[in-house]
Amino acid sequence: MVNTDRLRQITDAVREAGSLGVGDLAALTGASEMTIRRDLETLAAQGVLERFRGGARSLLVRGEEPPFALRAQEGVEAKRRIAADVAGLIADGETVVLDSGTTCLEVARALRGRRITVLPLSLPAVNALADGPGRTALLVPGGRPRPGEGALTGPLTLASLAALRFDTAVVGCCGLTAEQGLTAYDLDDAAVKQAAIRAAQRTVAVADGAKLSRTAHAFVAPAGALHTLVTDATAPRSEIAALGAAGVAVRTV
Amino acid sequence: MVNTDRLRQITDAVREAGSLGVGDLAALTGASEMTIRRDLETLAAQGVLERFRGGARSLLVRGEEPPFALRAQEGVEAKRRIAADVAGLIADGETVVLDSGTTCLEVARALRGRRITVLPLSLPAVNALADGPGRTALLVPGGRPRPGEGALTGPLTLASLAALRFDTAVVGCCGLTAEQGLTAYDLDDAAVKQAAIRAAQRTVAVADGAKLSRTAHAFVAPAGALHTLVTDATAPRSEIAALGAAGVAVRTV
DNA sequence: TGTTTAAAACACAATCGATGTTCGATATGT
DNA sequence: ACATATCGAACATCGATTGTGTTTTAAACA
Repeated sequence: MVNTDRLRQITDAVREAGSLGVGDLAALTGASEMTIRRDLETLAAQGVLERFRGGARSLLVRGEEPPFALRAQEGVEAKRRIAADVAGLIADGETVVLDSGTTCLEVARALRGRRITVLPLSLPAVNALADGPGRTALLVPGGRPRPGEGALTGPLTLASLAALRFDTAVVGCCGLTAEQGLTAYDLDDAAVKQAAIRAAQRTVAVADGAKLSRTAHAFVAPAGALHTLVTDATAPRSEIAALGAAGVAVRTV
Repeated sequence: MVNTDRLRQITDAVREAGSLGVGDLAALTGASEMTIRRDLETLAAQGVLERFRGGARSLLVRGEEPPFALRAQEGVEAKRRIAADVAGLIADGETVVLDSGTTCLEVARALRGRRITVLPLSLPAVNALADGPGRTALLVPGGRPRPGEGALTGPLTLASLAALRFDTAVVGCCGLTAEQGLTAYDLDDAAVKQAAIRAAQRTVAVADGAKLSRTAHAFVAPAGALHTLVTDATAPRSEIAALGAAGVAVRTV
């Protein structure tokens, strides 16, 4: 794996300045220009930025989420703890639909080898569960993987969800407040989350604390639709209280 | 990757003897017992053999195909050549459904970055196409991945295929003769292949020479249903002639 | 055509993965 | 229940792969 810190540095710097030259980035990061070019190639493949002769310009709009590969590195500790707690909420023999996103990917890793049936809604989660020991029954939904993200969306995904029922849906989110409910950045993604919640008897939301004071563009479900929320200690107390009042069982790990 | 030669050696030895002890296998391969145990764990996860205290017994029945991980290593050269030829048969802008199997996996690699739409019917092929440059439109079918193989089968897969139409189907096979047609080892797999052929206007079969004198258990389609066959120089001439007479355009690479 | 930038080829270094050894835990047989 | 054998975990080591830098060659822009 390439140096993630440097990729993040480049992403931030280019977003900040709008566009930057290869030489500037080399000076900023201390790496050689060749390495910068390879990094730009990587980031361009993720849709983070666009290359032009001499440098690159950012494609990230203010308010949009950073790319998957970078998000996956942030707050790994908290995500692992959240994932472990969620795994404890799942009983053997259950059928589970598992949302896309970095936190849910950690949940997938925590569920490896468990004697359950899982339908993961993203390719990284599928891969995390695919080559494990044979006790886990794995189902793959159809869909179009979003570049970089691997999140499966579209009519095929919705059709797969419409054909199935689950005991538990584990959904991630981009924003969650008691007032605005659960929200996502991507419209297609939001539709998939809705279908997942609809197909399951119980909905467990996962969200690190930063998500709880944020609202994204696409509405998914009111807070009352969630049975349980697993979050971490950085979550604002007022929001936890409000969600509790809305009927959500909040677990702080 | 672990030493594939040793895995093959173990697989063959255990199949030959029915069951063998860890010490015997260590002596045979020259590896330590710990390594043998790790190998047995790997092979057991692939369904090749069953472990018991002190050794392992084979689960491979005569006539069944060896596990995916081992097949993928055999005749790589020929498969690459076949795959390259198939890639040449696909025009830009086409929609393609790509079967499971090791040869089709090579086709997936040969198609990376091409400006086409692909629906791969196995997880390894999905992964081979997933992180490539963004020009390839990737669709994932639903289904249950077969352990070790990653081939997607079952109702979700058939439903995905029923909802789509393609210009070209690239199908692998376990056996192919002019008389018996295209055959597969697995019934579910055969059903998927049938659906793929039905969903496509043109069917391109890929098969190394060894397949052309073999017949597997599950019938998929008569030879006449194939428009093109890409095989290698080891294919028996008589069979090539018979397939040609059945209306198949045979390409030998 | 001259200059700058990108890409390819090669060399080096750091990291990761596979293998082996040791040791404690567990199962088997008498 | 005890003795013995086997298994799995932890650690160390070796080798291979991958990332990085440098140099050279090709391509793009003025």
